[in-house]
Amino acid sequence: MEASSDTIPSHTATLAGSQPLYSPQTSSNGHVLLPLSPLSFPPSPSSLSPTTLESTQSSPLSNSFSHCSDEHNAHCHSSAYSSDQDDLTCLSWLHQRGSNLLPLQPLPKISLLSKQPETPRALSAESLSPTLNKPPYSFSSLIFMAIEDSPNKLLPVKGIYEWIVNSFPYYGTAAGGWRNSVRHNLSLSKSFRRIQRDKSQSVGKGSLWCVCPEYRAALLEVLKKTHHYHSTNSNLLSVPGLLEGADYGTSMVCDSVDISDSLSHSLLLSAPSSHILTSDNPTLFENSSGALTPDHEELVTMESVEEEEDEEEEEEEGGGEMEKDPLSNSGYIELHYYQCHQYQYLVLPGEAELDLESVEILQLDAEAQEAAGSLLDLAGGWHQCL
DNA sequence: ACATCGATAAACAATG
DNA sequence: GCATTGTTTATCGATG
Repeated sequence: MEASSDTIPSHTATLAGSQPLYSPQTSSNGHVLLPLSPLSFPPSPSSLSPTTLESTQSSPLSNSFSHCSDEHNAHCHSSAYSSDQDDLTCLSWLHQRGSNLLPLQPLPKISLLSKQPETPRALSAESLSPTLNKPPYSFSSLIFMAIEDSPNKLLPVKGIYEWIVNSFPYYGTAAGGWRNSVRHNLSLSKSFRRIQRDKSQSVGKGSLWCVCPEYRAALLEVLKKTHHYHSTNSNLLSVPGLLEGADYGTSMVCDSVDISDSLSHSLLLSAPSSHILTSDNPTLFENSSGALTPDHEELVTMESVEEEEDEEEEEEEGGGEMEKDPLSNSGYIELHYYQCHQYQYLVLPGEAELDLESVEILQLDAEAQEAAGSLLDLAGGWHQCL
């Protein structure tokens, strides 16, 4: 089905920001590149509304670097920064989580979808969200999220407290013992490092804390598992067949979701932390025919992506320990997201034919995914939308 | 039964 | 002196 020139709903245009809503482009190998709305970097609670989303720009690390003086501090910071810029294993899905980080534990922040009360999914999430339940996350995960959600990837203890309280109202009313637990965790866990503040500039007491790069992947994995576990156990997502969807690596599967008449396939939804672009291959697009920027939307070849995938396949074959993708050659459509600058792109297979409605749904659901931080939520939304 | 992990409490020192 | 921060030890329950 061809993309029509239908009028674009205003709310969708708002979500898409200044980026053209629908400007699918085809890469040299036939992949469809679908620009999504700009992501907010650095993330902050104030950047969660659609209006501020447009004006939010990526900013270079500024003053925080001046706070660290020793060698490993610099390593900590640079790693965090670079990975955030080009690493889809970053927690960008947390940054715009809005009130739907977890169906069990809403956040008081405004989500993109919460602006659209007509969205069934948003209503479902709201109605199923007790406010003061204890979050299922361990203190390590909470600290990790707090630090990752900070603009410069480092926070003082007080900042961690505040993030937790702001994000999880439970802790606003809970007894103070949890603060002790946070400090205990910071001290005990190897995942976090204490950084001396620059005494000449520091305001406030204590040190700053950052995530050790070498433990970041593990923390992220734990976080995903926790998130996934509780997402799949929520009523919201109890779509028949959905919970049986395989979850391998960073991808999740929902079955039997048609996105257009010409696409009767099921969908394989690839997480934002897709294997296409990871911290291991940050130079992915540097090898392409040109840098992809939101301004001129120049296309990049996807050869490097294929090479990467080929390498992975070889690794899997060679290693023999990695699980083979059970859905390869199964007719599933794999959707990859990648991020360039402040934009997130959705890469569709070249054979994917989308009508405008499907594109809108994809864009909205990608936004929802970012806002909700849940791929299964996205899948459930598709079920409801179609 | 055992080890591990996470949560919690408490004591204590260092710091602003 | 006080509150906050950081470290350490101990205990308990859940889990594999």
